[in-house]
Amino acid sequence: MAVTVELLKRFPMLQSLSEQELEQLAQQSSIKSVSRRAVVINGGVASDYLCFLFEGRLQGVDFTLDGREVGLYFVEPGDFCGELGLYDKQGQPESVIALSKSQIILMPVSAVRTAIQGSHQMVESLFTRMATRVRKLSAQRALLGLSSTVARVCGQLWMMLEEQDSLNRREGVIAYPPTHQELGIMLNLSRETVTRVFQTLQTQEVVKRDGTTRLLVLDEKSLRALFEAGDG
Amino acid sequence: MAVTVELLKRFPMLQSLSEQELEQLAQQSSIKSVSRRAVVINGGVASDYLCFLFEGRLQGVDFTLDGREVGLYFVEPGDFCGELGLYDKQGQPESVIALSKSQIILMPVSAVRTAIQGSHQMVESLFTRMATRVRKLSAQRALLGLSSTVARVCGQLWMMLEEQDSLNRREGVIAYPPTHQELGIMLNLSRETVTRVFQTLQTQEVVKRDGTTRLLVLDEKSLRALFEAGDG
DNA sequence: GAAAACGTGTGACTGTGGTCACTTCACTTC
DNA sequence: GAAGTGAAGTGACCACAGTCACACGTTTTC
Repeated sequence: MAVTVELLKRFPMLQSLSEQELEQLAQQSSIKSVSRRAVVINGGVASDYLCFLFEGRLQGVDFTLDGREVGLYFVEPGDFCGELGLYDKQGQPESVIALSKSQIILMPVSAVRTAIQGSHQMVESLFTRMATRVRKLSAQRALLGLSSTVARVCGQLWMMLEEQDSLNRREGVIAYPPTHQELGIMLNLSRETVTRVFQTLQTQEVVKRDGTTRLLVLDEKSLRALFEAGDG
Repeated sequence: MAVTVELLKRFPMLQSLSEQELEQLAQQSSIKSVSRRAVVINGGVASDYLCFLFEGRLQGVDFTLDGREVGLYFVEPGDFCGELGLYDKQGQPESVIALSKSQIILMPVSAVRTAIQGSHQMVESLFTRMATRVRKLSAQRALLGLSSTVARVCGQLWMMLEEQDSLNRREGVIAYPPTHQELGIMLNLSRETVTRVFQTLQTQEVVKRDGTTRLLVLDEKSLRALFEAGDG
């Protein structure tokens, strides 16, 4: 199936490109439909394509040595992924899989590189994006350095809260929170320990579950305090 | 003191710039002499300058909640730092301090941004640099996810070995290894635990100390095996 | 509407790594 | 060479988080 210029215009990252440049990109790109749980980008392997999503939902995941997977971030329609190996042929450490049936655009890195040459806007966007990623990874590393288990969990919850869209952020809602198991893997804790921490937080009325899909942060201040108490 | 074009030519990152562009950069930059332990870049604070080093040695450090510092990377002459906040005004999470009396060039981000517009080479270099950083942070995160303490230590040693210059790499030498204390902070272990792991590794003749400044990896294979055994 | 699958809650037990309180060693600096 | 300093080594103790085992509740699937 052919990629149209109109379709590419939907992506904020490509907004600064001229009609002509978009046409170039469109011609070299292709659309692909992937089913649920399909691997879109293979972790650790160099890929020749950037992957733009216009329908469905993707997730960046890493695998532990014993084969379990850790959710790292989501890719929503209008966003893209796979930019890490844009200039060095090394790919990215984590894999990206489809959470539901999705429509993606595969855009050759060579074409993207050409486009970047014409648009300094794109350089800025990409650079800022990478910088954000470095900061996030850095924060995550700092989190794992905390010795207290409650601090680690609270820190993670805090980070997730900050990443919510503005409405959820204001109301203290974490949408689609990870399971205790997943949190455990991210924070280097056992599933049971996470459950126990949550029990504490719930009896202290710091957080509250709202069905499977939402986690309410009732007391943002305490959450932050517990996180910043850190050691001990 | 004035910055000359000749001086800027020493830096690989600026190699692709024309005489004229270098002249522009030189005019807007300034030289600064910093003494040992001086803070060159303040962590978490936006900085208006990139910092190019041409004499001395710098180190990126992070601080734990209880005030101890963690060494993250070194900056050697010809290299630079502080590029994370080039486009977003957010600075970088870690601080950079001088390990010895050093001479640095402060280059305003605005000037660097202008230079980048003229040189696509620089875009590539910077992007690759950031990508490497993301990969390194990712690997570090994966390491902290290991439950076995020996695996964590071996993983860290392995990463440090891979970062050595080619001569040391070949001979299995880790130059200027961090202290047990520092390793402990990086790996979320106590100083004593690191010592005990090292005792094990030394009796198994996997590693060997060579004075204070060198650590010899005698059995690279075992080191890697212990690392990859991971859990358990 | 079973049956299956998955996530959560909880108790009992255990082992590992943190803490503390030393000593020993290596390297500076008088 | 004595004194001082910072890192490394070591044993005893014990709390905390991991493991195991099982119950419970919800959601999916046929």
